[in-house]
Formats: sequence, C-alpha cells, structure tokens
Amino acid sequence: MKGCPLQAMLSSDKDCNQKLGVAKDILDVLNGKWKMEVILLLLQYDKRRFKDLQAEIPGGVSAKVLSSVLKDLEEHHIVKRGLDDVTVEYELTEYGRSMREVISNLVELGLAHRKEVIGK
Amino acid sequence: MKGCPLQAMLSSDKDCNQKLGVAKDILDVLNGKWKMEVILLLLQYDKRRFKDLQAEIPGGVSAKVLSSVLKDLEEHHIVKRGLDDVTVEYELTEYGRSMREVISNLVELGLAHRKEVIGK
DNA sequence: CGGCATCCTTCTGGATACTG
DNA sequence: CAGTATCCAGAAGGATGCCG
Repeated sequence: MKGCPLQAMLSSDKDCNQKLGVAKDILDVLNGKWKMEVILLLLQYDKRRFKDLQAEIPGGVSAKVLSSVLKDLEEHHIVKRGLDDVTVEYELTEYGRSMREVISNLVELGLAHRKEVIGK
Repeated sequence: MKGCPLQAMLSSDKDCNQKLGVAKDILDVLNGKWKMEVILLLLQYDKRRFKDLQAEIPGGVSAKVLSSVLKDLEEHHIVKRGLDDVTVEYELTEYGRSMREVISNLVELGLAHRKEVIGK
C-alpha cells in the first residue's frame, strides 16, 4: 500500500474514496442513454423545443424519458429551461457548453480504447 | 444546425452519433459501482488476490459481482488475471495503469462540477 | 480460495394513454 | 405542445449457498 494513487489533489485530508465519489458525480452527469445526445443537439441548435429534441434524437426517446433527462440536466446546471412566449425552449448554460470539451476528451479516450481493444 | 460540434476528430466521414458511441465505450469501462474502486486498489497494490480485493473494497461487494467486474475489466484489457502458483492474482496491464490519469481528470472535472452546483 | 448458481430487489428505459 | 400517469421488461447489483 502506497497511499492514494490519485495525485492532482489539493486538500490532503480527504481520502481516496471521497475522491472517487467526486469522479462519479461527473460520470453521472453524462451517463445514461440520451444525456450526451441532448447536449450535442443543444450545442448545434443553441435553443430547441421539447418536441424538436424528441424528433431529432436518433433512435427515438419516449416523452417520459426525455422529460426526466432534461430535468436532470437542469438540476445539474447543464441546461436552462425557458418559457419563450407560449412555448418551452431548452438551451445550454455556459457551464453546459463547457461539456463540449469534456465529451471531446471522452471521444479521444474512446478512440484510444478501441485501438487498445482491437476488434471489440 | 452547424454540423457536429465535436472537433478534434481526424476522420471526417463518420458522423456525430458514431463519435458518441466511441465516447460511451470509455464511460462503460469506468462505469459501475465498483470498477474504479478495483482499479484504484490495483494501482496501490500492484498484485492482489480475489479475496483480498473483496475484503478491501469499502462497502462490501458480493463475490458474484466482483467476479463479473474483474471479468469485464479483463475483457477490456485493464487487468490481467494470473495463476501464481496455486492462487489467483490480479494486476493492472500497462493500459490499465494509464487509467490513473483518466480517473484523475474525472476527479478534477468532478470538483469543478461540485463548485458549479454548490450545495448539491 | 476462487468462484458459479439461484433467487430477489432496485433502477432505467420503453409503450401507451391521458391532460392543461 | 409539453409534459404526467401507468404499466412493463430488462439489466445491475445483492444475499445466500454450493463446489472443485
């Protein structure tokens, strides 16, 4: 045993498992069948209505699931829900827009992973 | 619509959704209740036996679940399973050791996320 | 010791119908 | 249009027991 292998930490009194909890926080934000799809669409369109999002997501989401996804993303400050006149429009917050780099990094890591696990 | 918002891609003929699939690959590797715990323990100990891993994981994993986790990590080239004499020892592959930086990055992102979503 | 077999509970997501 | 309500199926994880 050599202590927590996660350097890059500033506060030293927290233990490794708490750090894992922090890491899982951000995984939860992106995890799920449709979260990244929604974020990507909102990166493309800036503002989008519920029905449009539902129609444009490849594969097809039920209204119930899309609703819960949007609610979840809103709670995590990724999207903003706004009543524009009579309709409802969703858009990314500034923080939400910062997810583009995060997802890009994941794509990079994913490509490396496919290379490592060839043929899988 | 302005095209796929994920730059940092080299091959241009694949579309955005395939890129998301690639990103999900790496998420799957780390996602799950115990995968990162196992990786962290193996970063600390280099080699570890099944029972030891099970005993040291905080919270407690059932043998069935730990078994499936290790099998999954092995399929993804993260851990190596070796019969050392009569006992079984697990250790990280070189690729598996590269997960330390990935997890560290997630911790960084998680800290930023907590800062963004204060009090949650 | 290192699992696998079985059974059970919980969580995600899907299908459909309905409402303000 | 933008959801909510209900019911349902499948996967993940847990508890316990058994086996080579």
